[in-house]
Amino acid sequence: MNDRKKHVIMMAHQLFIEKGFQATSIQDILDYSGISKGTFYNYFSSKNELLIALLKELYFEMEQAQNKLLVGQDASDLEIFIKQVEVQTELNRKNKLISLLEEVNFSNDKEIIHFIRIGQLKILKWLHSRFLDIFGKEKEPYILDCAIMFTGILHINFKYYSAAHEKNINISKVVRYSVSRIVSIMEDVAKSKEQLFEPQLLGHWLPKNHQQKKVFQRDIDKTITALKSGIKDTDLEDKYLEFLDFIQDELLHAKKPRRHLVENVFNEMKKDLSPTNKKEIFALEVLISTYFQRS
Amino acid sequence: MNDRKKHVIMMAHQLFIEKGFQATSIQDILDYSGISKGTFYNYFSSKNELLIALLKELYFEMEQAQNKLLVGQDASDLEIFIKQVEVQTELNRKNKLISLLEEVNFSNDKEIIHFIRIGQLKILKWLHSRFLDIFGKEKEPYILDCAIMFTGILHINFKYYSAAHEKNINISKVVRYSVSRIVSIMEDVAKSKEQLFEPQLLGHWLPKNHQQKKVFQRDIDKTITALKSGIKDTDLEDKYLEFLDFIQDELLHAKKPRRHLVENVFNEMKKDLSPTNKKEIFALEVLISTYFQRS
DNA sequence: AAAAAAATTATACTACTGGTATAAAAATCA
DNA sequence: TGATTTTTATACCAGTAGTATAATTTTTTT
Repeated sequence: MNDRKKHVIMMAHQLFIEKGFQATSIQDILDYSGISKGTFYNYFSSKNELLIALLKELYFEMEQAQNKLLVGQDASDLEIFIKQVEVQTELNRKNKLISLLEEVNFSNDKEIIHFIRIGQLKILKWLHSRFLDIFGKEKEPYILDCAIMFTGILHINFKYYSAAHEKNINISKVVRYSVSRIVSIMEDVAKSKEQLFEPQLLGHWLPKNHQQKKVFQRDIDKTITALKSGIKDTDLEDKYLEFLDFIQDELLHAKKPRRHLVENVFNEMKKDLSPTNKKEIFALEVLISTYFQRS
Repeated sequence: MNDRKKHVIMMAHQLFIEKGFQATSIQDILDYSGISKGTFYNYFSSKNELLIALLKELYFEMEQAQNKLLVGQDASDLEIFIKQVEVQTELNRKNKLISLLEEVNFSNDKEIIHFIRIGQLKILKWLHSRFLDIFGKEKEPYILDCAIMFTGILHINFKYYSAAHEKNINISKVVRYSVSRIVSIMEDVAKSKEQLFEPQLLGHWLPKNHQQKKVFQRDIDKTITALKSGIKDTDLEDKYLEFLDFIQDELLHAKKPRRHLVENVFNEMKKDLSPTNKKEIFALEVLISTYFQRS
């Protein structure tokens, strides 16, 4: 993305934090970021689209920071989860993301509302998978309930805690307290077997492509990484690394992946690697074919 | 209030429910309720003031319905509490009050924001007193925490439950589930002695006059009722009933209670009643004097 | 360095908003 | 009936989001 465009988004974000979204006029953004109206409408077709660009960046930043903490760690460790939530909460606070989302949810713009909805569901889905890590498969019927209630408890605690302590906010305290509560609630509902939401609701809410894309991304990543590390032949290493990178990039990042090119490259590679990495090659083949079948 | 004015508020409420507050222009309200702009601004100085008038009515309706359920009942009965919350939730749903409040909280209108804040704190205060009834004095250090979390849990459960079940919303199920959770949380925090909010925060948040007014209202009511029923002298009954009603009305409903008038009437009465209702007369005297000291 | 292309600016414009002002008409009251 | 209040219709103001366009500046290509 253009540097100037990014700068405009940053300046607008600053204004949204200070005055709120509604109260910030486009003229304010123009003055504050020193661009003309024409340029603004060259970058964004509306104030709402600027907002979406901002939200995408904030979400991305959040996911990044959050996932960084988990790599190579024990997923069932509650402390890791607490750290992740702390990071999330701190970023929310810094970016005033929650009040921005709440405000903007009433903008009557379908795209924005959908975007926020998907964002919240993704958080729910993340919590669901993390709770599954932490509490184990046997608690599954109650995990969606607890994920939902956790967002509510954390949100309300943070809201009133902020109101009570103005600037000296001990995020860790609020997060730990809220996590303690949900741990206890999980025990409680598992024992009394009370259930409010059917577990399959989450899958029903989240459009398939969102889920599928994520799963696909992880699968292709795993398979290609395995294949890369399996190449012993140093003579051909450069060639096949290039091939694998090409396939990965084409499938994950290209707007219209070139089917025949990908399949051709794959078949070239299959000839040589098939005997040594049978399992992974097969997995990759399945991934590629199902990918093109879908689209 | 004028019937026509009430009608305008109703029509506006209808529009707010359908389109939201921001999205409803004053012109919409004029067209929908069939009045002219001049009349509108004769009734309300702005759209925001119309909103405040609406919110006042809705809050009043809610308090009424809620308190009706408690009279003559056992305050520690959890079932009564559940009924009260159900009524509250049903009215919220019917009036779309929650989303209206959330939307309007970003209106940058100080008065509205303050009004909503006070409203929420009053709900919290109500929950606090009800939890005190139900869970007992010994749980007091944790009652504010639980009141806060209860609002969060109920809110989030209702939100996702509505999303999942569209129109077939079983309010009772959501309320009962949420109440079960808070009962368990209360046990949990009382046992682990974890506390997030200091109990005195609520008193600190709610401006004194709000609390004091309520307390004062109840005290004066109690004292005067006791005095009324204590009058045995049928000859003087009419006279003293008139006196007591006057004092009560003057202190509770007059904009500027006439101090000397009230004190004079009270002293007239004191002469005759002092021996028979010593205690109550004294209590009333204290109430009157502290009342005028304050203002 | 020159030419072409793209980005940016300033400005004027439309249609709408909330809110003000006012004179005429209608309803209410004494 | 006559006076007073309420209501209406209308024109008006300043501010909003967004469009259109011609002129200018910057970047890219040759």
